[in-house]
Amino acid sequence: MPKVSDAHIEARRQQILEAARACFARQGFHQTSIQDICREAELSPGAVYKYFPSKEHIIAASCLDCQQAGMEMIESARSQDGTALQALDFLVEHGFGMLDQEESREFMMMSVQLWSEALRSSEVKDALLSGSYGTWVQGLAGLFEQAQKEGDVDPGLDATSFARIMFGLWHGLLLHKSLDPDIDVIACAKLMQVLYHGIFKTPAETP
Amino acid sequence: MPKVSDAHIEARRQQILEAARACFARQGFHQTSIQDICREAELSPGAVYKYFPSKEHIIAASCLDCQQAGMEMIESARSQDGTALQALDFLVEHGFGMLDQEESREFMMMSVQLWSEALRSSEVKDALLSGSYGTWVQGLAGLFEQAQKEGDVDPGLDATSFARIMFGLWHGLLLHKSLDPDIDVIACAKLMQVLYHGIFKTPAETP
DNA sequence: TATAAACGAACGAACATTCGCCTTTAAAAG
DNA sequence: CTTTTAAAGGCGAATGTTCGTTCGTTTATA
Repeated sequence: MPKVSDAHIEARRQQILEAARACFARQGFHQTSIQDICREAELSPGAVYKYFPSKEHIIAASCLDCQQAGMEMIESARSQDGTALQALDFLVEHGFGMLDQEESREFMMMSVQLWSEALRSSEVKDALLSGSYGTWVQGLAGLFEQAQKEGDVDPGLDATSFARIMFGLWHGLLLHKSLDPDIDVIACAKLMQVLYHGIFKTPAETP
Repeated sequence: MPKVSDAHIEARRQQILEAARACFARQGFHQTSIQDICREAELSPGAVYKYFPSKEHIIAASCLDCQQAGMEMIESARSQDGTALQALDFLVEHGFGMLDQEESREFMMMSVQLWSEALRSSEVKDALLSGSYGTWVQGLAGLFEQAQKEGDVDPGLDATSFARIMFGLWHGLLLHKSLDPDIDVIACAKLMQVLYHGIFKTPAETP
């Protein structure tokens, strides 16, 4: 059979998706033409349509990829040993630290584009809410509840609100950092830690 | 002269802008056609082009309007009497309370669309950063510095980071509330108040 | 009744997608 | 190992559609 290897096929798909992501991050989904993606990927329109049936499918695949990236981080925090506060600090340092890395810029800009697409398409929105957003809010709220059970935090406080504050703040700073790369998100993360350490009874060790 | 009154001309401009905002909030700028706006405004394309020279100008005017809305709120907090903490609480209650109002929905969705447009167009971005964003961050940081001068807050903390946390969180919750109207942003605001009240030495009176 | 507003069909550019042709691939034949 | 060959990859001009914009005509106003 003269069919090319599966690995090669997957590599081409990734090549197209990478080119698409670069264009989408810069120009948004609907300001990017198939020709733009072809130029970036150094392929012809005909070739692209061998791997994706339509532009909408390329957008959907890009959105999926973009979500996966965020999902993996919370898994790593779950498997951390130690108190809930330590796991939370780990998440904050890694999550906000990521916003400070140059190689995250494309992911961040894609995220902003994704938000406006989610307002338009209920499929993208539902995927977001039941996917990475749900995972994050549940994960963060779980950590907070764990701290409440351990007696470290006033059990009268709302764990879901805490989760949404942390996740929302992360999105807000992602937006601000995308618009203005000079912002010091690390300083913001440090101050946020001061704020939530205030409601934890067990003081965190100062590193 | 058969020219119509200036008030009527301004009313038509607003009519077109209102229709455009409704379309933009739902579908985004580049998924909205002039025909969509015409249908919503019950006007013909020819009439629309009497008031705006191009679609880009309609987008720019909509973006401008959207920014003005947020700018006015911080002015009202500046003119409040009382301590910095009271002014801050006032801002938080009004700012986050606004996210909970049904009539803010269009403004919120327009904001999300605006963000993705700002990534694309440096004019929109510069207008945002030097306009409402700068005003908000400076205003919030000013309140925090005032509290530091009044001896209510540790002067070692970074006022700009505090401002960015508050403003970023507001944007994050605006996003989450746009995507999922069931979210309880008021509970989030209350918990955030608990968090920042922790670093203020003068306790706030419980209402 | 003169003038500007409003209309909407028409125009050209841009776009997503298709299709017939050429090139490359790898399995089969020698 | 070399040659053959059929099937898939890759190409890019062509296609039909959508969209921003224009303009000659009609309608309403002062």
